[in-house]
Amino acid sequence: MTDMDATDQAILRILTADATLKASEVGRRIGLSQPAAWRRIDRLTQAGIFQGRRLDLDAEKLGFGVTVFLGVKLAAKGRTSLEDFERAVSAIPEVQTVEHVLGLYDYRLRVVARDLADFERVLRRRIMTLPSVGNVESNVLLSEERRPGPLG
Amino acid sequence: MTDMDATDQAILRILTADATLKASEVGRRIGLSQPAAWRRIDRLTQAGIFQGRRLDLDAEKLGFGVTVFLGVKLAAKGRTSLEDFERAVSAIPEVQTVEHVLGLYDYRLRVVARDLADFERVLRRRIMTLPSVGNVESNVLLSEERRPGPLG
DNA sequence: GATGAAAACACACCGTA
DNA sequence: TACGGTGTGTTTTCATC
Repeated sequence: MTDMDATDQAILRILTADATLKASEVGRRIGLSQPAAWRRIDRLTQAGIFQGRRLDLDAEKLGFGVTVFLGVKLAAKGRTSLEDFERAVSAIPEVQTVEHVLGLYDYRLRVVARDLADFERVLRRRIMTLPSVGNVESNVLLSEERRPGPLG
Repeated sequence: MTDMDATDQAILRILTADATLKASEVGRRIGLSQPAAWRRIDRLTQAGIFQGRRLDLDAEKLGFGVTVFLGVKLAAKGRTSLEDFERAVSAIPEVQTVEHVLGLYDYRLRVVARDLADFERVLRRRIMTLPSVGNVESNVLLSEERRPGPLG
């Protein structure tokens, strides 16, 4: 199941960078024929390695120039608090990601806004009014780099 | 450029959830013929709305059961400090994302590890030894939900 | 909506290590 | 036995009319 050789890892590296590539192109890049590459991709697919292929949007092109990470500490933490918080935060369109975490904060949110003035509106009227919300910390995104991560 | 109607937004919602869907299937879901859907997708593509299609891997299936978010505050912050830090952090395979941010922290890192013991190794031998690293805060990921975000 | 062209898939079969 | 190459039928998808 997790017996991946260097070729499989190369395939994952290629597909995590660009999932639109076809088996023939993947094969060409690693020196494999189309059927051989297809067989390997199929095997990885069967193994459930792939979680999904998502389309990444260019937030700036859509008019959202500001991305902010929020660390949220809840004031009260019962089971209902978590559920209420999650339900309420899911209704805020500006929230792109909701991460339930362990540590100094209880939740990390990725929020986009048109500009800083718009972000202030979201923060004051949407975030600070969430149920059970306690301390909130903001980090404005300057730049971001994604890497394939370890593959085996 | 940003003149998107509700139909375009529906298309973006569908494709951000599953980028493998073809024009015909997208059209079927929103009550549009295949060519009509294709033309709209093509127009959105030309507008540069799409940043890329990436394959998401199942980290657990690869043997990485632990995901941790690190907030890093640098001890010294000259131009060279930032560059040295970024170069060094890029050499750590366990780091999936490097975000340069403004606020209480200077960088946010998404790090995966096989388990908590493995994470401790990464933290002590890789992260804490980075150049200019000051305070480091860890948040262990429990669960994560991604949402389409605002589309217009 | 129909349709032709292009391409990508997916299998069979064989060779090799 | 496992893996790759070649060849090929079939399906899907694109893209125009």
